[in-house]
Amino acid sequence: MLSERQRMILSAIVDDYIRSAEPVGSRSISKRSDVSFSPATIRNDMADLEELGLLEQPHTSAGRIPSIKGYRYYVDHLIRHGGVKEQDVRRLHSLVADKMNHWEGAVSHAATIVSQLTNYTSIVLGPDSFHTSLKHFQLLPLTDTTAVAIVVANTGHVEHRTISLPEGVSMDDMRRIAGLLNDKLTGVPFYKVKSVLYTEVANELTSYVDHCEHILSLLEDTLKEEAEPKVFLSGATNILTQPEFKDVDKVKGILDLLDETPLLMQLFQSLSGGIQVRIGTENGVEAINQCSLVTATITADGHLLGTIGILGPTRMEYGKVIGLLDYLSGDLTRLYNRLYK
Amino acid sequence: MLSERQRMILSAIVDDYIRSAEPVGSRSISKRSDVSFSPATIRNDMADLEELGLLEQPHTSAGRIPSIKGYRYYVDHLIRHGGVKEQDVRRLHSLVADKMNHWEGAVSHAATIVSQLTNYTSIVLGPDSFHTSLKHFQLLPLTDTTAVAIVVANTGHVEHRTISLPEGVSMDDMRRIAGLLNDKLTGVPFYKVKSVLYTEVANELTSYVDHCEHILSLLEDTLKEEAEPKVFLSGATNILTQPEFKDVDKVKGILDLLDETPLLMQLFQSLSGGIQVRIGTENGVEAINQCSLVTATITADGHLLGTIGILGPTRMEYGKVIGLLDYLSGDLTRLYNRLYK
DNA sequence: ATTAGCACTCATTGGTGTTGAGTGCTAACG
DNA sequence: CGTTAGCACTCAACACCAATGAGTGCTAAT
Repeated sequence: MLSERQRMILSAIVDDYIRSAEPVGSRSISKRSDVSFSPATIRNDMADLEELGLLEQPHTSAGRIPSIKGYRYYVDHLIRHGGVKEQDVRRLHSLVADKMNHWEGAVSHAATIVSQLTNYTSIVLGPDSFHTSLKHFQLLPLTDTTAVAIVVANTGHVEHRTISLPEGVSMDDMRRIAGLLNDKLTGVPFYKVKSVLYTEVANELTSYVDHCEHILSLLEDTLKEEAEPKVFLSGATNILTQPEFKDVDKVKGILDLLDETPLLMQLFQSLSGGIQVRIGTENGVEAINQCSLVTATITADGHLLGTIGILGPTRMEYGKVIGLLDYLSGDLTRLYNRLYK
Repeated sequence: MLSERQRMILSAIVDDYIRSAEPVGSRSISKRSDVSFSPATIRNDMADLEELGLLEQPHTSAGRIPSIKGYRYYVDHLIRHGGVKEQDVRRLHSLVADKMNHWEGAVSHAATIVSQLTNYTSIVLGPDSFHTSLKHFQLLPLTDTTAVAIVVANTGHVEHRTISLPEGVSMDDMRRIAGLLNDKLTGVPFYKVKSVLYTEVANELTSYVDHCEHILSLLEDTLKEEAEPKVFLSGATNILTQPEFKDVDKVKGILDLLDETPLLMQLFQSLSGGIQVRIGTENGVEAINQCSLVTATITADGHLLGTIGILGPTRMEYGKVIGLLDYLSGDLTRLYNRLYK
């Protein structure tokens, strides 16, 4: 229902504002080489676009800036899917292929690169407990009274914990415990582990080891840790270079959010697959009302391996970011699918 | 060589400035209940202290603030070792005792608490490669072509990596590789592992496995990772609440430093044991010329288990911070020594 | 339907005077 | 002689004001 010219004007305003961070006036648009209308004409359309809620005016005698709704229209209908730069592609690909054997290394390194390429903050979430199951369990004696419990997930992720043993647990006991756990728990998704532990495992365990409640609670602890997805952050301070965040108080809320893993996880929940863009208040989180979050998921063999997100100001280079994430998530998905087959 | 009164005045200025973040004038000191001199007298001493380089004046008509040298004198000679609050002690102790079986959990959690109690940033460094040796090595098959390599250090720290295997490596081969590595590498400090790997291990390995260069380089990679100490951060944004860091540009450098693990490690190098205080430029790092760093080391059984640091403005509550770190490092040291014996 | 012209708005900038906290110096005091 | 009252001086911070100019909305002409 927008005229061709209105769409063009909206697009121009968003592009200009993304570049300059300053309200865009009718004159500056009229001067663009691909525009052949006078400032007055443009002003009329701008007034219409404002009435439709796509633009806003900081004050009467300033230019226009896009509203949340304006960005949304831009992302949904106007965006030019800017191709990713050749050199960036090469850098990302070689990196990812290089570190394939170390999921966390690959992913955290990729996050670093992406945040450098975009100058925004990148956030990566590891696999969650609904899609991860236990692959192997092991107890390794460390000293006379301590041992390391090691848990391997089907994603190749490993979690460990040093536990101090109660008196009178022999090497043999440990081997038996580990054997029992492997029997009962292999293939069990992590979110079910706790219940299985206390029903099927508990009974058998009591029959040949003393102090088994203590051991059970230690095991539960160790396994619980694994169930929580890991979060990697990179470029958290990039937000400080954005002119609209010159004010320390605005930035504080954002950086605090980034420090709080649980809040971040909540933010990433309810994401469907593919590339998602959430603009400003669409995030539903007070602290980042002035930020946009673009996310992509990585799946292999039906498992959700992780989620990559990029957080920047609403005035974000959507085309570039979406292009990059699209490429990166595709690349990772391809590589890991090949690995798992 | 400072008179009693001068010491008292210096102490009062530092205390006041730490509380208020504003230059301290002669009048406000004179009004303190424990002071019975006129502003004029105090001004004379202040001029002397400035000549000695212990105080500075932001501009002619402002009060005085402590110089680096002034803080140094304060920390070395004037500080009242403020006892740690009862409730803080209890909180820290229960936490540490609770999480003992998980070094990283305990330490990162302790860092969080300390940063909350002090409102500064806490930085924790894990054990370094000079004091850590290999305890156990294991290869765990994951799929047909992948396996998880697990490295356990004598500190109980575990590192892992998913590796993709070359064609034609059987389960049996893997068991033999793991056995060989355990034979040759157990007890070897990490900084020596690489050389042992290429001298003693390489020869034997070639005799019964093909493609061994590939496997060797994967192993080296995995072991290298373990050799690098882990860094935990908490409360990085606390610096933003300090009035002297209202300016985004000043803060950027500091937060960037905190994002760079290698730089942080460098900062922590050349620390002797016990509690150390480094004030402003004493750190020798441009970005934190306006910050102070208080550090404490944790050793168990001769090994350096880790270092805890607190980073705040030079205008830091030295008494409180030193007290807390003293208590915490002592507590951790005691607990882990008991664990290792 | 488009555009030129014009009056109007208002954030930003720079200059100016005032205020007040704090100093250094001198002279008086016990 | 150490201490203190008194006083002139300095200078950041603040408020006030006028000038500037980018940008608008509206109207009338094209």
